Amino acid sequence: MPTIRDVAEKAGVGLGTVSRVLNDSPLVSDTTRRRVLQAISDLNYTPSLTARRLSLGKTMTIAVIVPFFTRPSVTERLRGIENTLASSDYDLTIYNVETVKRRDECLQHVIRHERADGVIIISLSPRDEDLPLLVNPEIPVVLVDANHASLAVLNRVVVDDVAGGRAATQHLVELGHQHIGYISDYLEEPFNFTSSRDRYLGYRQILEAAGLPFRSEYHGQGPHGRQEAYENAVKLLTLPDSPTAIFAASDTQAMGVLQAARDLGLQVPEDLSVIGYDDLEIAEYLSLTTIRQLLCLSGQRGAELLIEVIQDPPKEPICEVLPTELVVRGTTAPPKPEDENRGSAVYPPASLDNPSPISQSWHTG
Amino acid sequence: MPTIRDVAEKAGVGLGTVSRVLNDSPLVSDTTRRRVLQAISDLNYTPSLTARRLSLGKTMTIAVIVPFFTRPSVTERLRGIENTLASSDYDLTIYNVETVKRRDECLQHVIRHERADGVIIISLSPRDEDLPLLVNPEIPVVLVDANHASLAVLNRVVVDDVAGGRAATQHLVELGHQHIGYISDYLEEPFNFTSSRDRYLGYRQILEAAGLPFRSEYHGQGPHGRQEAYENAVKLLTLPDSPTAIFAASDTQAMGVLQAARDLGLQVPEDLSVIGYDDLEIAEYLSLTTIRQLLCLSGQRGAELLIEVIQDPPKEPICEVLPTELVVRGTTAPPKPEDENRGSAVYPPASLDNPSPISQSWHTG
DNA sequence: TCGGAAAATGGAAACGGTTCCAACTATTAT
DNA sequence: ATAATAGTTGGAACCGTTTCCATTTTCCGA
Repeated sequence: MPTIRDVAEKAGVGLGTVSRVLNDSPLVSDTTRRRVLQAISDLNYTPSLTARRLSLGKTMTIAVIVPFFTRPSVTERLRGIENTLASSDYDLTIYNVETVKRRDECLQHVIRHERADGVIIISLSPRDEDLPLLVNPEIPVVLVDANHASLAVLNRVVVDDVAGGRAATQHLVELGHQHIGYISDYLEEPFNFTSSRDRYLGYRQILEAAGLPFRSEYHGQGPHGRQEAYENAVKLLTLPDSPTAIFAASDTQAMGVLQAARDLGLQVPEDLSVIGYDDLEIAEYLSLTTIRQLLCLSGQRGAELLIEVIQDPPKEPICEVLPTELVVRGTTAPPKPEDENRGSAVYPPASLDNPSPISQSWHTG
Repeated sequence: MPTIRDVAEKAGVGLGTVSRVLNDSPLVSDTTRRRVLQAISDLNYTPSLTARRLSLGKTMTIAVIVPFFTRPSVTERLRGIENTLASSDYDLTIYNVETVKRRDECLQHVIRHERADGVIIISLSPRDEDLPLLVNPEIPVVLVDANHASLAVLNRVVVDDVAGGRAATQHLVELGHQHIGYISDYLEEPFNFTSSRDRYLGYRQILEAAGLPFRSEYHGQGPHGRQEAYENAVKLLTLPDSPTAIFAASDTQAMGVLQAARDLGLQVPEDLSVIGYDDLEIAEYLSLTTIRQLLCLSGQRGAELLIEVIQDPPKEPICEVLPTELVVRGTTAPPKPEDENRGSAVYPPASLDNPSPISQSWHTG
């Protein structure tokens, strides 16, 4: 591999001159510049990024620490980040986190070992013991989708999930539902995800405001996932006094709820209203009513914010709040009149052992 | 930031000794090692990755060039790669490609500018003009999911999509379908994706073998995506002599087909059989019959292969072929009886004298 | 006690850029 | 003609490691 020295020699100029040509410095005469460019092309020379990094003291890299990066909501955020970085000079390196151990390793390694000029952390809300690493970090940090009271000290892009939870529940209440279930991740889990918790708060607030009792058996928690949500939905829907509407903390979980309704022979939205959260691409396909959050934009803004922070660190931490929006589609409707004095209703003997194949049980027109 | 020199001074030893301690060299006495470790911890020293990279001449980074990395099939492959690299010392940097221009930029930049110790290229089959970059690359390259005759010279992990296309079509033929549509990406598009093309070949081979005519109006091509597949499916299904079964080149496209069937009032699988490709997580939810390919494993094997190739370059390029598997679920069934004599035998028997070029190379068994 | 092998150690050189300062060359004003 | 100035240029020093070689220390057996 030719080095800058070879180029200098071949062009008959000094090291500094070649460097200046490489960096588009105006302090080179045209004739010299041409000679150098000719030598570069003759030697098929490309500068060493690593040497450049050492000399400049910058890595020209942004690191992203992200849990479960195959989840559609997460890839959307990543896409926003990638798009932004692609038009900058930064490379993007990704640390996928699927265990607590790896989360801790990544925080330590990435933030400390000058692997990047900045870090974006997605959805992993720091615990108190993580704060020392993050408050005066060796490199700038931006959190995306991490919400926590003590985080006022950190740069971040967040969504008001409490408001989103309110909007979802409010929509169901306005349709006339009085028995509203909530299906979510475990509210307490080791990754300290806040979305299920915050949406739960919104849910509780609206129940309270509407004078509806909170019933703990209407709250199904479990690991994130369609299948787990399916199982929780079956539990809720086979209660003697089952909900007429279910708010799922994500579209993925809403799919599990829809599947449960299907297998139990319930028509959506006639027998059961379902609302999700995220507005994934699939939501439109399913005609799922949902709360839209601007996933891609959250990544984009996070990356833009990080680049700003790298260029000149703000005195005060910056917090940007993105809006949510209710998207009404075909899976929510007023409850059936007869459902209002339920308690005696007997469910049709739908067999769970023998689930129907795909049936288009909810039509959207 | 303290450097190795500060540590050496503080510990009262030489530079080399500190370096040896850092690299677990056995050539350090226990007492010295303890002194050095103490100094390291006193100074809160962490070695500079960048300097290490320059000195070693390695970047400890693997680059992945990948088109449309939010597509579920792609994220699964990425997950396989990430998992493998996480347990190695390599960092993972990602270059997402959504335009032809960016594809070309990435190939040039990443392969030439010593940004990584190795590159994995997903699904982007090189064109002839790309070959010079790839055949004796400056850094090792592994292709994943890139198929092309002239690629015998490159390391790669592939799926036999022609066989997958055959398996899908064969399944429909065995169920008794005689009117089988195919919905795919454009067979010719600028990214040079081969999957739709190869599956198409398999489709044609089985039609030929079964003595069924190929009807170009049964082939719907368009940009990748559910919506586009929906529109193509509507076209096929509103033909006067519409197919009784549709093979979609991906599960995403199969979803568009299912949606079209729903909107047209067709029951699946009674009125229309649908088979997809990939076996995404969503396929199970939809009870979609499909061809499973080992997406995550393809990434994993790609990464493992790349690491091997970096460690000692093979004399001959290595090609690993992953299997596909038919997964029968609820969207395929025999055609309705009355469908069997539609069009009242207007088709001429397949001409054996005039076989299509496609069939020549294929033999069962 | 001593010689020699083995173990431990120090530090110069190298990795390949950037930057800064000194020096050199035109150009212009007096 | 000369001094001042602006425009170019060369290259030493530096970024923070690793590696290798020369040197010193330790250990062992004779």
